[in-house]
Amino acid sequence: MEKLKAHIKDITNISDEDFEHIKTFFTLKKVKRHQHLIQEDEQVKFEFLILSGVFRAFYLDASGKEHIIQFATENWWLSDYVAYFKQLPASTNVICMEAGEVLCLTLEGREKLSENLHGMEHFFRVKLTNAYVAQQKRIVALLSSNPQKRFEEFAKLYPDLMQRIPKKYIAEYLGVSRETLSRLYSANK
Amino acid sequence: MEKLKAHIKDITNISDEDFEHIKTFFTLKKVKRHQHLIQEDEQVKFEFLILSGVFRAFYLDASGKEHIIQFATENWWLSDYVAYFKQLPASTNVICMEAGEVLCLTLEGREKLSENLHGMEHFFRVKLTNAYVAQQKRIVALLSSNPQKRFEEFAKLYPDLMQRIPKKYIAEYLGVSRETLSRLYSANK
DNA sequence: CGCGCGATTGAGTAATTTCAAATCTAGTGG
DNA sequence: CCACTAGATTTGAAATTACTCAATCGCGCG
Repeated sequence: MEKLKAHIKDITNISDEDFEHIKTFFTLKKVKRHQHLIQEDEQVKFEFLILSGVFRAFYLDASGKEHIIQFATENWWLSDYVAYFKQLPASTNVICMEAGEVLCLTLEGREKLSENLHGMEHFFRVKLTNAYVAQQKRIVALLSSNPQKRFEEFAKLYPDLMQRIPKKYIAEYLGVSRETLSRLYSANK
Repeated sequence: MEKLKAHIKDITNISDEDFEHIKTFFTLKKVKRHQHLIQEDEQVKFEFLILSGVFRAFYLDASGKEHIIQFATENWWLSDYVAYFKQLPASTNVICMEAGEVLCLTLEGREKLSENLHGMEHFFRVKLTNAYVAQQKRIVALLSSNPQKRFEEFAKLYPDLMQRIPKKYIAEYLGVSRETLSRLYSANK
């Protein structure tokens, strides 16, 4: 739980006493490779703070093709946020690609924390602000860049993920076929 | 200012007294057609709550092509949020397409309001949550749908904008050329 | 150790873009 | 209020780009 404390303190000041309260809302979960954190069509009970491991959230389109919504490693938050926030059945899957541990938080817990502690409401707002900005950059990249450039940007932004994640998933994240990505990749060297 | 009050009360309870305080942070601005709210490379002093009119925020890529980041009409919030939140020079332009009025809020004002009034921090968090979810849906659409489907989705989601906005801008929002959009449009009828 | 998943490569195809030109529309100024 | 003009839309044809399908190779997981 020390990681959680540091993670929160990074953004907002909380007392040790408050943290004792905060941490009761989180539960620890160990996750193995290939294990689902979220299954399509099922209820989304939690969002997850990744302590270790690598995960992917993806959407299956009408033709059964995967599209990566987000990756997540240490200190990233992850869920099917559309379903989580709106309390709808999941339209995505979240799967573990590298075993690790996560902290689980229910929407009810999140809202209670926000209501009871102004600092936590602030924390979640700041986190959302950052996530919003990151998403906007991704939209701009999808609209304006060719696959080549999107790939280069990704490699620069997430050198770590480049190493740890099969390239076919990166292709799905960037919105190109793996063959095209492969060709870009070899042309690039 | 009554619109603002209703807009906030939609999400969080505030007293009349609080609102008297809140409204001092907002300034009214009338905007004419073709007028810039935000200019590329300049400082982004405000975010805007649209009271009336239609606006577009767009990004110019390396080849000078426009890509629409978002549209905004009544009751939408709008800014160059990447620049606004991070206090960087604007990388986008925001232009009025239909004359109207907006309320302006500085980042400092936003943060002060959030700090002083837990209810306002809550308000901004909820707004961001909704915006985040909407953006995620757009990313999924960009990744998984062909232009035809993206166009249909847009038409269903924003029938109002379909009427009020030149189609070339809708093309730029969807990430297709206007010619392609035009062909989809005529094939569709 | 072997099997399966991931990566690569090739060839043909489908889709969208680009360029160009004609037509239509709506905003502007007189 | 009308006429004019710049902007918006449509259409055609060629060119580009990425996709699909298929086959092979290689490596790491179980």
